[in-house]
Amino acid sequence: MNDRTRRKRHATTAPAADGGHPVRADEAEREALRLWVVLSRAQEAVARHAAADVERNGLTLTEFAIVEALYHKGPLLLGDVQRKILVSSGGVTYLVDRLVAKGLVERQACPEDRRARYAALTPEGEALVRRIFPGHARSIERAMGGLTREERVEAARLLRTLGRAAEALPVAGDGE
Amino acid sequence: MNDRTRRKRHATTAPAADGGHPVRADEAEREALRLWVVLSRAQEAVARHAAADVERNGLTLTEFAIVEALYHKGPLLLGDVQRKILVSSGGVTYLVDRLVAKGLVERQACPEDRRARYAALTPEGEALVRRIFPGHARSIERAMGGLTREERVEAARLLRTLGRAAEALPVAGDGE
DNA sequence: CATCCATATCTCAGAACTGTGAATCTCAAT
DNA sequence: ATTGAGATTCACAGTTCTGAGATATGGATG
Repeated sequence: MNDRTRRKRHATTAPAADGGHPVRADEAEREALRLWVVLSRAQEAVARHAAADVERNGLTLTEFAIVEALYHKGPLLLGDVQRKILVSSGGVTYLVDRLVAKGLVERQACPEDRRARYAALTPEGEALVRRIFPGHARSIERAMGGLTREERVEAARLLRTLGRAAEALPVAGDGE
Repeated sequence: MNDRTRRKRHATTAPAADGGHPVRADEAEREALRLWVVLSRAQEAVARHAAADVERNGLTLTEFAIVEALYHKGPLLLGDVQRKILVSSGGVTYLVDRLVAKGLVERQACPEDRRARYAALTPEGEALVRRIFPGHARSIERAMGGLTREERVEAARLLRTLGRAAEALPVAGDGE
């Protein structure tokens, strides 16, 4: 098929030696838009499964992200939680408040820096994660059933590259 | 600040002995979870760029999805809009109300089915889309800059497969 | 031909989730 | 001591979803 793509287009005297017609910018943009659409739809579709699974246990996906992080990493400063799950600082307060109200998480003072607070799982919280995590992992795997193992690895590699580049790229018109 | 997490390179040494030890179920689940994480992060990262671009023109990403659909497909029944951009029926009402208030969209009666209503672009709405769409496409392409054209095509293929399978898969415990 | 019922579509009110920006408190360095 | 920087919290606003209710259609029935 078309193995003939070119990453760079020389502006000089069209070579045309490659035979194929040069890739129009329009075409490259169309590919990018296409990827954007399927990326969003795939994320949304998988999220539906993940959310349904987690919500059966009375947790939001975001809440689960927090307790899972605490389960695997131990107590975390609220600022670290924020960076880990990518919500605003106000969001962390709200989320941790809810988890505290459910008895799954407690705030602990940080001895070395009294400005900061730890979020830590209570025994009930740890028991909950231990109980529902296996089913959660199976749900996700089920949702990924359309891809073979090799395809999943390849997709993860591409998406990691894509995500890192997009995160590093400054948002256009951000600083003004 | 810098999220330079310790990345365990660990050389993976993908054993040439593929037939050596059977893949543990644990391992497959871990791959699926990993894909889920990078999928979400990539989507979020690209969405930030897309949203920044669109919001400079006074539109939400969801609002833009509607006017873009109307631009490329012509007038659409509200129900079709709902299925197209995957929001609730209440959400469509709210969104179209906002677009009407901005003078970009108008509701039209449907002659063959008087239950339904069309959403259609006003001349102002069409002019707006024509004006900002090229920049939007460029923004998306910029956000995809981490991948080569071949990689984008491959990623789109994998994600389309993944998304379709996940959409078709009934949500576990969905009542039935 | 008129009527009733199942169905589909749309709208509205209330609630849930998340982000933004000001205010508070603590640490560190001058 | 004082000032500047960082972490957290609170109040407010914006977006989206859920579920009830209203309106219109199509077909079956009498």
